[in-house]
Amino acid sequence: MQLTINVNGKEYSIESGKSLLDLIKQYIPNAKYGIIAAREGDKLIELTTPIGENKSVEWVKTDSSEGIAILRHSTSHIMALAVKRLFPKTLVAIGPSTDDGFYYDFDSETRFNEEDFTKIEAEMQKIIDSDLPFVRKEVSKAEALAKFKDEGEIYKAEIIGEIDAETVSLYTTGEFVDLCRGPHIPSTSYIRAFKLTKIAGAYWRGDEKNKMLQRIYGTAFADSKSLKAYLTMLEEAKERDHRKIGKEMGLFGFYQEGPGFPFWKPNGMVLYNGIVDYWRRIHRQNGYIEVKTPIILNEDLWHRSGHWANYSENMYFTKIDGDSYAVKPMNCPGGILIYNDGIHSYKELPLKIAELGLVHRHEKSGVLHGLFRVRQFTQDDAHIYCTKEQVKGEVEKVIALVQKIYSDFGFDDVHIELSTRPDKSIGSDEMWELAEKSLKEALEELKIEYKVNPKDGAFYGPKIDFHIKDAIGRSWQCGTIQCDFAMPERFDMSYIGADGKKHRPVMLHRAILGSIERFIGILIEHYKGKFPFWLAPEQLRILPIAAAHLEYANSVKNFLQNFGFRVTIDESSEKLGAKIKQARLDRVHTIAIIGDSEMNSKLVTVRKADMEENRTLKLDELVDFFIDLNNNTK
RNA sequence: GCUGGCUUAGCUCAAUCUGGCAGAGCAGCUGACUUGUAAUCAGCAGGUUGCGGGUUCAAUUCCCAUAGCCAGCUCCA
Repeated sequence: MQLTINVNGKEYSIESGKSLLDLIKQYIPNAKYGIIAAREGDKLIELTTPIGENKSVEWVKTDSSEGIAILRHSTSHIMALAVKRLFPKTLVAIGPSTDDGFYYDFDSETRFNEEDFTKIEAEMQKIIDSDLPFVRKEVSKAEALAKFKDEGEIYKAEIIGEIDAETVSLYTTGEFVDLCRGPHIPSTSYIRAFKLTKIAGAYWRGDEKNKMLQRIYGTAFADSKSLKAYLTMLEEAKERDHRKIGKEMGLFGFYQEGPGFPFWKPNGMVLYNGIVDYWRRIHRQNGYIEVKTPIILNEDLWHRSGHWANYSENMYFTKIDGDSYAVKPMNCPGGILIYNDGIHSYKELPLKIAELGLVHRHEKSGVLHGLFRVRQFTQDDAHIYCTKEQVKGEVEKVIALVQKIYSDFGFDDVHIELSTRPDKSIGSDEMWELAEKSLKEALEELKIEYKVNPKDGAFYGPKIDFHIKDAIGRSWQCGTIQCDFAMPERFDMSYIGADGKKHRPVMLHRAILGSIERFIGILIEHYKGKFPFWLAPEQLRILPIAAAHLEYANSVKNFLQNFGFRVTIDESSEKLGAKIKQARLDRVHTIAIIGDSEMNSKLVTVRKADMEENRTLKLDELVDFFIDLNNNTK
């Protein structure tokens, strides 16, 4: 019998029982390796699946995110086969694809190290070259369980025990049989480019009470060019590491005396203050007022807020006059005390109160990571107190502000995620429903695409998260809006409505940069330390050619400093070439060269430190040039 | 917190495996050079080898403990 298969709107006729792979071979033979699976509605179909009816499908290609995930997942099976060939006593746990590759967890008496990678990669290449098929087989749960138990594969057996289905699918590649949902590539030769990247310990099921397994990471791409580009990106990321650049530029430091507590050096302080100045200005422009609340507050407050019950493992405590106090991990309870100090009218709402709040959170020692994960940081926090009816509109305004601010910092690619009620939470079901609905509606009203993260909300409310993409394509979570009906209830907050009666306000928590410290880390990596003019710690360095030019250089410096520009002079007795090199290493924004000709004609020759082009300007023109630079970036 | 690795001059790294006087480059200081677009030359100084124990005639090196850092797990702004 002939079947009609509609692929991407084009019709093909093939015999019943043949597969999509046969179809490709017959009609589009030069597509080999580019097409990796097909999608029918939400369902992914393997190319080798026999077809028994007319269908309408779309190709899944290796350059799509679904396609690359299949490719990587299959590569993880190939790695597991290679590892089992080389180290036969090894047990396998799980081996999924990840955002940038794949891994497989192994339980082995052999301690693997990176020197083993060459061996494993060679074995994998052998497997790929021998073009072994991936063969899917459905078996009963009991049969699969018996098989893996016989082989002592305790991890696989444990997973099967928890699967809620009559049958499970097994995939055979060579002599390796794995429990797996699929889909997979038709055969191993589809893998064109792969590499093992690192090895690390990982707990079975991510639980530190369980045995630690050995996780081998790798990655695979549709072709070697993409793999190479990825590896180059990793190198580039290393070059941009904010910990390295921070040290080189004298921005910040961490010392043994305070693990996780950043110290800001003078150049870093310029960045920090530049951001804060900008932040204050734009918040004023958007109708926010500002407060500051204490860092240490009485234990009682934290019981009322729910932090004691839900967050105490991350909090620092202290005693004052025999009473127990906690160091704030969040700013909201303090802000609420200010709100509750007095009566509020509905006419004041929405009330937008911002706070650059210094918070302390006791993060586990192993998670600290430069400025990205610290124990003390400043949230660019704000709390918006409003009526239920105002929530949606206020959320929309925050979203607009978030986008404006990111774009001012040079981030134009933003994506949004919505996180819903976690298992550990406070507040009633109705509150949660209403809160989640308000956030959803705001996003839908603005026609913004978003992804849902189930159970990932804060303990007091659901949240919208904002992620920005940096110069080398990495994504960072920064901003957040959290919709909170619970705190107002707990703290018995109220406003007087038009009806003269007390009503409960809704509280929106929001941060845009997230943490100033972390945001600076992201900026460093985004700009690779070459900050735009308004943020650059050293905006201009004057390089006098000889000692005779120092006096004129100083007068130029003073002139520019009066306008508020950050100017230094290289007074060393080096040659010009050496001074230029040093200025570039220090990532100075612009350099000015002053020699006889400039001194005699009262001019300055400037150039951006990383460019070749020179401009010779009058001092007034230089000031205008700098003012332009400032305006262009903000 | 867990697993593994690392910690040597201000910085980047040798010497550690196989125990035997701890060594470079850059930065610093001094002097000379007065310089026109990515490193001028010479000299000087710089160290209880993260901290604490142990083994040894002898420990930067081996062992134990501890702190910090790095990678990953988990968590997260």
